Amino acid sequence: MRFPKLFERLASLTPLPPEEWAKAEAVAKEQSLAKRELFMRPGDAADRFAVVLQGVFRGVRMSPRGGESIKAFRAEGELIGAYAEMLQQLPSMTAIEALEPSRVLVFQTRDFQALERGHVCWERLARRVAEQHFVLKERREQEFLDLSAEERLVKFWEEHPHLKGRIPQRDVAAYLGITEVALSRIVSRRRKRAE
Amino acid sequence: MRFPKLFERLASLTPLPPEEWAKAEAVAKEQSLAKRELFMRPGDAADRFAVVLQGVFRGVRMSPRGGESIKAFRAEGELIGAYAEMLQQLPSMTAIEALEPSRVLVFQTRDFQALERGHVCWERLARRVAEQHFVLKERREQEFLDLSAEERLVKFWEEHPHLKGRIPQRDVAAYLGITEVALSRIVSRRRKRAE
DNA sequence: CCTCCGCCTTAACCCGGGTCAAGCCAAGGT
DNA sequence: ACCTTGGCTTGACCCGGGTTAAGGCGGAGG
Repeated sequence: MRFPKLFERLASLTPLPPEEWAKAEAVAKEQSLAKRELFMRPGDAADRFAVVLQGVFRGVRMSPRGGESIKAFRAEGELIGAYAEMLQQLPSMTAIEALEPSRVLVFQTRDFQALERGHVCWERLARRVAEQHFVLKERREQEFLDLSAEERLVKFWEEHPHLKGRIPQRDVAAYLGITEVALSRIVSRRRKRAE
Repeated sequence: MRFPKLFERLASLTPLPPEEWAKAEAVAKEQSLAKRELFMRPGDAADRFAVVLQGVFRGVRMSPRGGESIKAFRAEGELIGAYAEMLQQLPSMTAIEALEPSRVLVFQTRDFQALERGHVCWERLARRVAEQHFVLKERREQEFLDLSAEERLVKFWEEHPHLKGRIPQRDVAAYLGITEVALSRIVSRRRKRAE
């Protein structure tokens, strides 16, 4: 078993026989990415995904109007991939970029589907993953609906302390749905208020 | 088979043996709700969900600060329930209210889990449902990130033409994340611009 | 018929965030 | 040591949406 920690993590979501995990490891490939290198770019087929072994990524949605907004940051142990596009069988509209030198474990969707046919545990795992993603998105939706930008900022750092110092401020702004200028003002406002 | 249309709809997501569907119908109960009646209220256990047979519902999240925001509208053929809370085994933080006299088909989560143990098709169906919900939430997230309130309004009516005339304007506003005053202004602005 | 109520609109005022532009600072490259 | 470069800050100005408050209007009930 090459990735025991990852196995632990997944097995905590749903029972996962070690021999099934061995099959998964057999089809997965490690990939290293330099800082700023893209794991996926807009227009790519959404036919693979990966687990972050080391590093941090940002998922950037390119809007038709040229605006960039950040869908999520992903660090060690988390999944990267154009999940929504994969489910809809659309080409990726998302760029996934390494913010640090990173290593990931890549799976082809096709290979994963083969695993699913072999054992129900993969079906269950996929379900858990979908459910978790849903819960996260719903939480974020709610934050947009009833929190101010400043409150969203506070919550962001409460929920992602491990990202401190690893992501540029402008990306935090794009994640919160404001500009870096506005974020800078909020931060200085808070500095002042705290004397 | 009491609900052939519903069966069709679900079977289009994943193969669903009619005999399994029969078991589901056996545990489901019909319920009628008057206008303004609540299918679920905040604090209730999130241990049941339903399919709308007739009518429209709104899912309202009560924020601690007394604000109400609308998570979704649900009409015929769609699911209602505190899905996120169910997944997290939390009590509902959502009120689900009938906006018209309505009929729904209610399932106890417990009963559905029993079905899952009996046949994998339910596991698959649950996965598809989770995935669909995820895709919808992600779409909405993206709208908050790079659309103005006016653009969100236009998109809302494009995507929900069947709700025209069935939901009060103030609820549309709460769904878009603005006040009814702001919505009224946007509408009149658009009226003027169109001469 | 009139009144009340629910729902929507309009107006005045304020404030947060967008936009544009200038400037600061630290890290790297030459 | 110098000049880029990237990332952050600050200021001035504008605009959209929040807030509050005052009507308008149509439907239900007395």
